[in-house]
Amino acid sequence: MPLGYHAIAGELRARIERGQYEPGSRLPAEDALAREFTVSRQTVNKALLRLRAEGLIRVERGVGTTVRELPMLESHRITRQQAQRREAGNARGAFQAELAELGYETRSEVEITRELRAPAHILGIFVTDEPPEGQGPKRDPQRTDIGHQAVIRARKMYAGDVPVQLATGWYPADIAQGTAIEDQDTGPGGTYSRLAEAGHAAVHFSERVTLRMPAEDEAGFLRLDTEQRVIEVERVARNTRGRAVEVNVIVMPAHQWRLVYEWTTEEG
Amino acid sequence: MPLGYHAIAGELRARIERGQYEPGSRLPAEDALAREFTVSRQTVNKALLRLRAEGLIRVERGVGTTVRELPMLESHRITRQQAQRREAGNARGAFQAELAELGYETRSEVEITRELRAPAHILGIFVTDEPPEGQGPKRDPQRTDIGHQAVIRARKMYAGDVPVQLATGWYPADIAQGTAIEDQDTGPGGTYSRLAEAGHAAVHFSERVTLRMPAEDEAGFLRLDTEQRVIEVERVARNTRGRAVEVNVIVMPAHQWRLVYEWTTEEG
DNA sequence: CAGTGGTCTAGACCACCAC
DNA sequence: TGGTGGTCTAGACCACTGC
Repeated sequence: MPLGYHAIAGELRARIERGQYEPGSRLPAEDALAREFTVSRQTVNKALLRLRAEGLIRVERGVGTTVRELPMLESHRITRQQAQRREAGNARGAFQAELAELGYETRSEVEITRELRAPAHILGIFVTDEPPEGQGPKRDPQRTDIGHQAVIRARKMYAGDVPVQLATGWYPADIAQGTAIEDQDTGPGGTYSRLAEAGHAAVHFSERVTLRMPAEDEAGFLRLDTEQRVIEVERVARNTRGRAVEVNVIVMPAHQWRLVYEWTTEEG
Repeated sequence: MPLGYHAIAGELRARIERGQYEPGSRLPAEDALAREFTVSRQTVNKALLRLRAEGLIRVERGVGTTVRELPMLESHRITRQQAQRREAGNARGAFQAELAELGYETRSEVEITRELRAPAHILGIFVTDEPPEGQGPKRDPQRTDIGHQAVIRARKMYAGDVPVQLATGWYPADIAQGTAIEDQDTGPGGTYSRLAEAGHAAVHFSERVTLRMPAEDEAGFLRLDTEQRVIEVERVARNTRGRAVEVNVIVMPAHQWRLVYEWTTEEG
């Protein structure tokens, strides 16, 4: 009685975890596996679909199937002010340290543009500019037409040669204009320090975490399989008057990352 | 030229979103769809696999394929003390309100046990009892063998008749014993208030968010497809001395939930 | 029992890659 | 050009549901 595709997926998963197929190495071709398990190629293919969705392997047409190299990464979502400043608006510090320990070098490319266009969804946050939840700070009385122009910081992050994350930050032009937010290097303390200097210190944050299918360009950059999902973190930072001063959309392969939130309550 | 399964999935997705196939209603049988699109049943099946993974449909063997009823839900992960107290250790307040608005009644069943057994992983948190991160509070000098016995609160949550979430909380027996934490109803303010009364107020929290395949029992209770994933939130609450006083593991269908974190920095 | 989905096969054609 | 995966088909058998 031959194995079903669930069982075959299980067996292959075990081999990978056992190190029988080493990270970065090639799996036997589907033909070969079909012969080994005495099933049709279609059945092997279906088993491999599972492993692809789990992010254990990566397939390239015409090349073959490769065992994933990078281990699971953690994204530390900082919820403390000091840390926030230090991290310069992206989880770089902790992230770099983590990967350095594993022998990977991190690198990121930033592209800055000034644009009118933005997804309606993003524009909506700036334009309505209502703080989420009843408990949040009040609406900014001097609300301006932030949606009309924004400084955009699009960041691509790599671990070694492997793309691991995309982050796109929108900043109202009337605030960010002329500050280092428009520069590649935002300077000490990063964008949040620059916002503070401009009189728009970010004090209220929200992050909305969603799982979804990647857009085409995202799938391309992150080298995602048709089976793989991304985690999207949409962060909105607001000043004391409740005005949105930053919207940051972070996209990463779902199988690659784990999010970690930490906080301490007032009397802590 | 017949459509491929990606295209067919897209077409069916469109029909569902357009309301052509209404929530709760039955999709045509695979045979029928195969005839409609002039493809083999296998191809239709593959298209449906995608929709299943996305959580748009639910299939039951021998019955048919049903369009999902519940809309996407939001889980508000509270990061404020007062809120924490009010919510009684689970995101019930906001969650119930949200569903009530949609006309769903929420319900939860709690089962309390006192056990020695726990996943090694959970035990590890109690036993080593080290605060995460360097910045966290110090290790508890009077560290006790919490792993040896724990009060366990296993909660199953429903929206109407649909199971939506599983949450399992572990509490060190030497703290929780004899308190209302061992009761179905934990009283005003919930478990966190009881912990505070016992001299173990939780002040430091961490939540680790992971995406994974469901265990068999989880898949059963949550009525999950073989294609569907769960989000696991592992929350650890610590007292001022850094001792873990609660570990709570929340499991929910990944396609059904969106997590929302919010916080305000010190000077906010 | 009839209808539904779960799964499998054997063979086939295609696109893509590396040589 | 040969090897790799992507995808499709036609037919088949099975397990499960509801009548």
